[in-house]
Amino acid sequence: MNSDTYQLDETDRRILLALDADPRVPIMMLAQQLGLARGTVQSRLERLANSGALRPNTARILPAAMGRGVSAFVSAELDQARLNEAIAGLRQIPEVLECVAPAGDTDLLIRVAATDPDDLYRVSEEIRLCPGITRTSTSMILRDVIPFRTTELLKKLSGEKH
Amino acid sequence: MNSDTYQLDETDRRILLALDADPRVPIMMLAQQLGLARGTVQSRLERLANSGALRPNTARILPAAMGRGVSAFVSAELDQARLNEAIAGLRQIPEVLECVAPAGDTDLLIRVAATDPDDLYRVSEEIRLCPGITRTSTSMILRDVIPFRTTELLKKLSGEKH
DNA sequence: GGAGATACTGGTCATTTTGACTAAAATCTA
DNA sequence: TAGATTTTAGTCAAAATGACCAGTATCTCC
Repeated sequence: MNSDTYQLDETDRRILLALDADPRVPIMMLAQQLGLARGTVQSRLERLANSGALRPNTARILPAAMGRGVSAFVSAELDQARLNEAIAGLRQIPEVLECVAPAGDTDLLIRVAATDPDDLYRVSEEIRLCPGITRTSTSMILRDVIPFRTTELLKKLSGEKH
Repeated sequence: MNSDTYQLDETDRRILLALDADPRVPIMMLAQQLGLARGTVQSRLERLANSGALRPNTARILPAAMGRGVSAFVSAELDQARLNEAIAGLRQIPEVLECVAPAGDTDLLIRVAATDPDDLYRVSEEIRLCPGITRTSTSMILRDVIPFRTTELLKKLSGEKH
């Protein structure tokens, strides 16, 4: 784990949780709602923004809202010596939303979004053509059962000893 | 695809992209930066917030910032008749960040976060114990190669015919 | 146990932003 | 082309912002 990652503390978490309910509350409201001084919340927010603990804002956009209602996982095997080339290639494909390296026989697991199955085919072809990628296997996502969230985890942390 | 999803238009996308560079710009700055009237940006933002096109704010938090530096995919097979029970169970596990139903032999693919490998084991046990889940297989994520993003897709759309 | 660093409070200030409204112009669409 | 929807550009009073400050509380490490 990246232990140099900024660790949220209880106050950060409370702010974030409150912000979730209403992302545009003025800092003053937020402060009195949380029982903190305005300056505190203000500096916390500033710190949070620079902490690297948050993804960019656009990561909140649901692909479906961009007409990309079809998503899939593409697992790729690759010539390990060319890993960096492959990553660089993937990075340039806009439809590649995310990519992780799991333990096991799949070298890379790639999350993609497409307009329709045809488009999905095109995208997976594009992935297959990335340098170093030897084979891929695509598995369409039929249903988004639990959309990405951290709320529950955040709440759990707030319940623990601080 | 959920075709009742609100579809972002070019203006929405430009706003979102600009907001990415600086999430707290005042609306006025944003407006003049984009060459739009303030009222336009204001109403767009309001609409966006209610459109359901965005995940909650807390979805931006990186698990590592919550001390959950270890993530994994857990694939689960289940008694299909008890799908809803299983989902309800999963929903209650804070460490379950996301869950999708892919085509193929895996019934559910679950994204989890944990503090360390031991904790990961505990979480996967908890998943295994969900009603309806018959077997699971956990694969740890070794590296976050491309963290979730939509920026590139957003930019691509803006380059197309509007 | 204490010194120093760091964070929080509660206060002020001038400047900007906000939200809520207009009416008119521009754009879209059936 | 007529009607509906958006956008513009403007006003207003009320409120929020960012930048201060000194005093206090809390942490941390020797």
